[in-house]
Amino acid sequence: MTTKQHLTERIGNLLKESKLSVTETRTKILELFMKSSGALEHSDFEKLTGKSFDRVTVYRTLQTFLDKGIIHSIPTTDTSIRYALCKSECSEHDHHDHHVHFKCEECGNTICLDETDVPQIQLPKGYAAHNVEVIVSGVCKSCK
Amino acid sequence: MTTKQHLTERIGNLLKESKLSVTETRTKILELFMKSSGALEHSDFEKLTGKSFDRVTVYRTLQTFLDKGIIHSIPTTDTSIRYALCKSECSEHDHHDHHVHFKCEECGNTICLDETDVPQIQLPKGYAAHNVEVIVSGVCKSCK
DNA sequence: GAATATTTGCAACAATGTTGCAAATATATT
DNA sequence: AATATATTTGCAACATTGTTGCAAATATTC
Repeated sequence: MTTKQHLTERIGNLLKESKLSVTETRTKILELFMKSSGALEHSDFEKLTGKSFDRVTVYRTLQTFLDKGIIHSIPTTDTSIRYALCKSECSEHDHHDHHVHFKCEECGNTICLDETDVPQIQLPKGYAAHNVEVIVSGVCKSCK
Repeated sequence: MTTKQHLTERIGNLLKESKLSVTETRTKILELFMKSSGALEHSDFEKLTGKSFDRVTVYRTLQTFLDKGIIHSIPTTDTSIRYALCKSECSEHDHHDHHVHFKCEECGNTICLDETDVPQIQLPKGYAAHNVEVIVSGVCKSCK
């Protein structure tokens, strides 16, 4: 069994676990996520697949993956939204990212620092926290 | 001297300090920031001013204010970018937001928690941090 | 393999953001 | 305080990004 076949099988299982049909688009997009070192934004898919899919399909696929807890979105100060694969802790109904995101100012890559937990934040009286997002920007390992 | 006059004077000074011409658009937009309890996004300006300014002018004004360190942008997971006034610590060349941002899931408002410092983040070996953004979502004081 | 359910791609549209340029306004100069 | 200079604004035109309805294509179920 080749690596490629193995990957395809893993992706198929992931989709079935989420009760989603196994289609070419979804498989290809998940493949891109798995092969990518960092977070992807919408325009990346058109670049990476060479426009083999309709834009609308990509939008819908990403939304579906978000809904199912397969990927999570990462806040940015530019217009684009970035997405990254969730680890196993995430699920459809309990979907939080308990790790820190890092954006490199050199290469522009955004990555998940899965080992780095988000800290407790002491909020002022009267505020209740449900989720905490931390985005650190700076210079990454590779660019240093 | 009325409050309105006082505010206008403050705004004029702020603009002059940043070496910007004092124009109607800039004054009005700063006024909206000062009167607003939370962060504003681009579409708010068209709503709040009743389309008295061209969209292009608003884009350019916000960009100018960002460049000068008068406002800062707040990351979001939706497409929109939110902006809020900077406190005195910010300047054109040293522009960091050392406070936590809070987004209320009830009222949708995003506010700066000026008293709440962002924590130190212990990054993995090889990473250098320049800036840390923290966005907490939950329920705010007023909505509780 | 046929019936059913789901997904895709297209077309058409809506919203958001950008650029060049002439007219309008603000600041500097005398 | 009138003019010269510099800056800002608004318009037009365009580029990019995101959304919706619907028929055709594909995947799953029986």
